[in-house]
Amino acid sequence: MPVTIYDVAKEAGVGVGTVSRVLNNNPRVSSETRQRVLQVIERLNFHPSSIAQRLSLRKTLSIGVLAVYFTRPSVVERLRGIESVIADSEYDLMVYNVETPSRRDECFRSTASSSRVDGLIVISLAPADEDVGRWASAGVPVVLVDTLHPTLPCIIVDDISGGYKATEHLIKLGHTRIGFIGDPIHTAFNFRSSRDRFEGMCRALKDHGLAFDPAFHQAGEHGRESARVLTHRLLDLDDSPTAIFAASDTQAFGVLQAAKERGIQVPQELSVVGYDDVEMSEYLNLTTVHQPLFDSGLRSVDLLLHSIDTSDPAPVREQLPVHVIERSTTARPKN
Amino acid sequence: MPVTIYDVAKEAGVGVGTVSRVLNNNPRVSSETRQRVLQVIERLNFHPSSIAQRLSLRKTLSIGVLAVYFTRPSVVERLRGIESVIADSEYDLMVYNVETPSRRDECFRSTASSSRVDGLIVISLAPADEDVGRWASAGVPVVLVDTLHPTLPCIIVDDISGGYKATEHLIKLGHTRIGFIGDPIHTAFNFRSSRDRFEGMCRALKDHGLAFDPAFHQAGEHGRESARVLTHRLLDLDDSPTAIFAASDTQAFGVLQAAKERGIQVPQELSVVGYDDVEMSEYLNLTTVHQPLFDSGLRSVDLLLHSIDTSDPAPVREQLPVHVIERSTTARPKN
DNA sequence: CTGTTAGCGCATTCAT
DNA sequence: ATGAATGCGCTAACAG
Repeated sequence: MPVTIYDVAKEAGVGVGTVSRVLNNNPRVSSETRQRVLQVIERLNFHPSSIAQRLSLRKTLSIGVLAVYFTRPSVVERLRGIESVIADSEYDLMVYNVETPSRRDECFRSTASSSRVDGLIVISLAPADEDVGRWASAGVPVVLVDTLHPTLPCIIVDDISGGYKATEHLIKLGHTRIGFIGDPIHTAFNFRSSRDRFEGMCRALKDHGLAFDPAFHQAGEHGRESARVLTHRLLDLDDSPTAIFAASDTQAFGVLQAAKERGIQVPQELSVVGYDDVEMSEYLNLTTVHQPLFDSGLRSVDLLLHSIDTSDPAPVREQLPVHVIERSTTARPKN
Repeated sequence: MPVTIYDVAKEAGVGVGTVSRVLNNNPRVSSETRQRVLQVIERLNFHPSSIAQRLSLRKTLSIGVLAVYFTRPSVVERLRGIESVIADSEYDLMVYNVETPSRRDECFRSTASSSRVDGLIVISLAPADEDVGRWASAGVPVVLVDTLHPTLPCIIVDDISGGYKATEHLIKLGHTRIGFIGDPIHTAFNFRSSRDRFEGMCRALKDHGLAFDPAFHQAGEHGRESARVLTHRLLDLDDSPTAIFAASDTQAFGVLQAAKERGIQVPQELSVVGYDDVEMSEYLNLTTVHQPLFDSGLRSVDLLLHSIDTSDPAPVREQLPVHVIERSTTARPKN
């Protein structure tokens, strides 16, 4: 049986209240008895029960993170940002990975049952009003990352702007036939980033008086392999694009792969730009749109902690900047 | 204020014991009252306090994972294996990322204070006897992944064998001058995998009557960039190696980069083999040593759960298989 | 300054 | 089958 605060109290000849006070650095203890209690604690190798503290404090002292596909490089980087600030706090980090809609719903629900987490960060998952209502009535502060809700604090990047910038980069190089490779319009999790990036692309095209050939829009399951296949489809077209904008770096890698398979030189014969600027992109010299992944995690915790401490809803909408990083996969089109 | 079991009891006109019983599917409740209680629970939108349950049960219902550099692709893959089985259990997953020795020690200690986790998985970190003793006296089951301790259950791969196989693959292709790029001999966390892989390499060399030129051993901070620099050093040698074995895929990528910078053809002029078989390796056609990362996480939880349920130490040492995957970065040397 | 006591919300005897 | 009482280990309010 673990040693409790009572054991310490008895051994030190004081009341449990006093022991609790020294535990919590309450100044209302004479330094004399404090020393004595501390000694006993040391000698008995006492550690307060975290669970008991939580029950008494009515706090779980842990914050949850709900992520989709937490092995995706971009998500990992966000997690790292989150972990880095939680590590310095009094909170524990509970991670929930979701890869199916049912698992998502289960997580949404379980985190709303009170006493599971003091706060929640949701990455890339769009909660329904119903979910938001549950969290609200359970009094669980939530901050969203890479997704939006009218009543919740959100950390986002302007994907439309990102898509716009990527496309504009291509246009300024002289490209007019630009293909797009992204996620399906309707995904199980209703991701909107790919759609928004495409939207940004369309706007850029329009602003520069360029038409968009619907055949240049290829969407399929997120992933390198799928992107590779889609790229071939694009390249099979009669008047195939001279540049391709991929909705993510991972997909851009698939584009690169397809080009290589066909012996198409990048960037001489085909320009490619990705999105995310994951670590591998630097290695592969991929021109891409950088978004502050790590910082997004960082900021989300800041907001959450603030929200927990002040119980202030703070329906902030923080938009982080994006910019294209020009590397070696984009160039002027031939001719 | 959250609704408690008392509220439900009063509302349903029963005792709290009965409510608790229906909550836990205890059969000793008439289906009649069970229905009534269930209705009230529904109506009041009652959710039992997880914290209170834990205190009463004397279980934290959460298991902790301690990982070094949890953003490294190999670690992420292990985490995914771990998460996949925990998600189906009653436990929550608490993640602790360590990037400094002091943080490691802090985590080792805090997880040993009872009532933080019901069990712990430690990845790639070698605990000292002192740490192990702390966990033992706190009654916290621990299983190690990718690291060893005499008294703890461990999931490992035979890195020596992996290094041996990688080298043998090269030797059989006809290489005799084989370079090695790995981590420093002494790292902050005393990693041994790189050392063991090198050890395996040496044995293979020896078994095949090949001598090893000490200048062919280059070690430096783990990472692509460092590996790139070290490779140049190797290639600057008078009688430079015709093949390089890197202690990890990440480092192998650095090797590839250096070769490219020098205009050296891989595999025609230089063969390269990595270790881990992370996702990117397939993309880059890297010949490498595959180790079951995901499974290692899976198995560790199995062992831990077993250990928790039976309080059986089970000092198992499970060794997972490795094998080289031959892709396109290795070939016969050109004379 | 310090001891005592009453919760925190649930599980679990022990009677009935 | 079910209600009442007790304990889990700690914090905080209240006396003194």
